[in-house]
Amino acid sequence: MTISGKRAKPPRRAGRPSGDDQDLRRHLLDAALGQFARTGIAAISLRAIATEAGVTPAMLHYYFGDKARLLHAVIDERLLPALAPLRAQLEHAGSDPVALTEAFVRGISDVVASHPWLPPLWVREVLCEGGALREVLFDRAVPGVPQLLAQRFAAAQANGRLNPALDPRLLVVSLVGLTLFPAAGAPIWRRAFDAESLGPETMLQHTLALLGQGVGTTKRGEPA
Amino acid sequence: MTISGKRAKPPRRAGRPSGDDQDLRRHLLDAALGQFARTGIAAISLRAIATEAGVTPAMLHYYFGDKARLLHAVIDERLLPALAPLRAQLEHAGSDPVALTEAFVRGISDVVASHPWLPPLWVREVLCEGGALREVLFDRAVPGVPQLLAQRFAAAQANGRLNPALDPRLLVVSLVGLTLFPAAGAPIWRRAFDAESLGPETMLQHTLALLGQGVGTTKRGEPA
DNA sequence: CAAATAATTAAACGATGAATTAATTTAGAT
DNA sequence: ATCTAAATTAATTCATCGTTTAATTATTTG
Repeated sequence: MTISGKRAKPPRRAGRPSGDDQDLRRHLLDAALGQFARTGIAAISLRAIATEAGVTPAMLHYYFGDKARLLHAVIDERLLPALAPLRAQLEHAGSDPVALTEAFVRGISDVVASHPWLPPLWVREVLCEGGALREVLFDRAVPGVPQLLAQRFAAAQANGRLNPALDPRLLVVSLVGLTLFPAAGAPIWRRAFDAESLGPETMLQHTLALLGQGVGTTKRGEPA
Repeated sequence: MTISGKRAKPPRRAGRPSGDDQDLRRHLLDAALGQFARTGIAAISLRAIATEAGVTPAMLHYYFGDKARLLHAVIDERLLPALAPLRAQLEHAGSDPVALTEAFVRGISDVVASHPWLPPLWVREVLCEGGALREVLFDRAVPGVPQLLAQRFAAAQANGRLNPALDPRLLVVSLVGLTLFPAAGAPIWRRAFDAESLGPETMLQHTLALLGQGVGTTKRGEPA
């Protein structure tokens, strides 16, 4: 009598729900974004996204059509809006290299703080070969930004305001490696070092100190 | 008459081959390693590995059993041997922080130069959530190494030989972000900066310069 | 209050993947 | 030469995935 009973309290029957939310589409977008970041765009199944959102896979088809268009919606309505402020902030930052690096570090820190899904998504879908967002990132999210930064660093180097032993282009790479990468790896090194307490402020201070003076004690020409 | 013909020159018929190589197992391991690094352990199909190696998927079953044991063989016979030298080198490096960071940077550079598959594999299978090699790396490949480095940095800091504004644990993270990460991202920034010419030597010099003095021009207490 | 429409589930289809089995061909031993 | 064991392919099985369709229920509208 588990199936025949009509009023056996089924978990959910078919049919239009009673006066529900209009923001289910947003809920689906969030579920998809979370799973894309945690499991990977290609690896995650529409079934899993639907299950996390508490609906059937057919709902994703109803709202978005297919997986490619679901991804497109996530890009347009979640990824690009999240990165737009960073881009604007970097574009009108000063030309002094120290101020510029600081603006970058703080900008990444801010974006990551308000969008925790960004670092893992960036690692899997931009850094990894064959990721689904590499072109999107450089063509639509932050087009020209790496080149802009490298040019400013090169100009500062020509003016004698940047460590002459650095490569202006590689400095952009180093900045990403000191900000986005530690954010993405946080679960790993938090566990490895038993360091749940290491918060964003400590990270910020550490990164700025490393960029500012390097590893050693400041004793070049220092008196005592 | 395409199927009935017995001597129709099929691309490859069944049966034991004529006096072939004994190192086919090694060839399969290499094919699997390459595909694991390029496409991902979970994402790559045994069909694709077999096709790249020029055999049928059943050969992988014959030599390794299943996908899990194929991965195990790749770990034991490729990954662990590749990382063993780095581990040894770091364990008996000096305690001076500058020398230690330099040993780390050069060690990673060496390993990456001789094993180009390592950076992408590390990103996808260690850095990414749910990667298949995270436990393996920290439990078997380099157990205790991050903690060892952090302790040495902390000791050096207590002795006044390390920039006091740094966090010894985060410095380990920063080192990885300045070495393995740029290596993994090389295809990206090579294209972004049109910089095919940027070789390992330039990267090494840049990284050591950044770690040694930071971004700014060295003008603390500098006379002229 | 009835008809149309919107939202949702259930079920099914075709494709693909991992794993296994059976058949086939050759190499080496006797 | 013959027999046995090794190496290899072809074919099969079961699970899962993306997608689509049909059925079902609620809401809106005339």
